[in-house]
Amino acid sequence: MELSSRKQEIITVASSLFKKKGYSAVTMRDIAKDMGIKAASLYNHIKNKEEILTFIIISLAEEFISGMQLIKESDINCLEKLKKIVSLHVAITSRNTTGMASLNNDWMHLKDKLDHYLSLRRNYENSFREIIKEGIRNKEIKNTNTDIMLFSMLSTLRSLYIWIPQKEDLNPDELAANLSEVLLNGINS
Amino acid sequence: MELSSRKQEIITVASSLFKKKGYSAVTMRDIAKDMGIKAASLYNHIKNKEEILTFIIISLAEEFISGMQLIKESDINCLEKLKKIVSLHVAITSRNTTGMASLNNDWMHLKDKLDHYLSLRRNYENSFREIIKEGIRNKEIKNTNTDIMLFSMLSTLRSLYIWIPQKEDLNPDELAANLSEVLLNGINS
DNA sequence: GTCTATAACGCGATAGAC
DNA sequence: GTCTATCGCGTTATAGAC
Repeated sequence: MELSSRKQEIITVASSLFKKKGYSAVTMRDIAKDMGIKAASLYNHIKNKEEILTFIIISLAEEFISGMQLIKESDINCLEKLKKIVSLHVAITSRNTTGMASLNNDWMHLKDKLDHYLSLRRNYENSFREIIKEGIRNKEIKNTNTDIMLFSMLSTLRSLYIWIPQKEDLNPDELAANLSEVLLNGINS
Repeated sequence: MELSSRKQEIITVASSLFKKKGYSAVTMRDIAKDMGIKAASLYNHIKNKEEILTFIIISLAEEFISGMQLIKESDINCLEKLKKIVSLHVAITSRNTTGMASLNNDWMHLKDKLDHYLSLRRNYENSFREIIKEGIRNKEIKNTNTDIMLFSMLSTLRSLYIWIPQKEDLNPDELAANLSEVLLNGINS
């Protein structure tokens, strides 16, 4: 999607504030102040506050969906697919930690696009689960509780936005590799 | 802390709404409506909205601190201590999934007690990290990245409030055992 | 302990000048 | 494209009747 630079700036500034205080606690005046303009001026670039949130969340959700599609189609075993999913989360989150905070915490404030978002999320989780199940059938993955494995991996990956900004010394590839090791093989020596 | 039953009801109703929409999006009228009274009547039982949030968060944070204290003092090896931490999270979260949502998502709206909360959280994370480090020294735990192990476990445990309500068939002990297995030993067969 | 009424303020959004 | 001014409404919280 094409965005005027001013609109992109609104998205960026708003994302940062949404991460700090949550969507509901951030006012149009807050966003404007951080941009050095008045709140009324924002409306020359966006329709309303909801549009900002919708853009942040839906564009990220679509990045995940298309990333997952490539992984599903790729000709590698299931453990490798799971590693690719880890890398996907690290890559997207590294590029946009603030947006990921809204994706995780503010999605319930979507209105028009709430159903669309929920459908994308369900789609993503189902693809993730199918990869784990296939790994179990192939004996690549332990035959224990699928949902707990999914939950554990997904929880960790969804929380990356909290941790990545604090560890800017670690490069994304190294982080993804270390994280895959812990998630797939555990910590027990 | 002693609570009148009416005050306890406010805490319970508010927790549930905070989980659904986040602290900032919930109004005193919302809380009152769910209790079948008017917003003004709430102020006979509580000082203000912030007091509700503070109570929810600080009492949970203190439960974690005292649970961790018992684990630190216990005479078991580090892997067993980590399993006890998993059980601690499952137990507290099972009893109060709604409060855990606020602990995770609404803490930044604390005012008077924000510093106290942050200090409790730092304290808890440091104890957790020390157990992992001791496990590494004892060769119970792989000598890889401590912070990633801590991050991975803590992210999963902090997300329990999202998953537990959906899986009411699973009993807490079974969930804790399965979760420990996945977190400590991974999913790789 | 709950109610009605209201104070005091902040919110999202719009109109219209420049 | 930004501004000032403002509308209409929702917010927390208080005062005082019952």
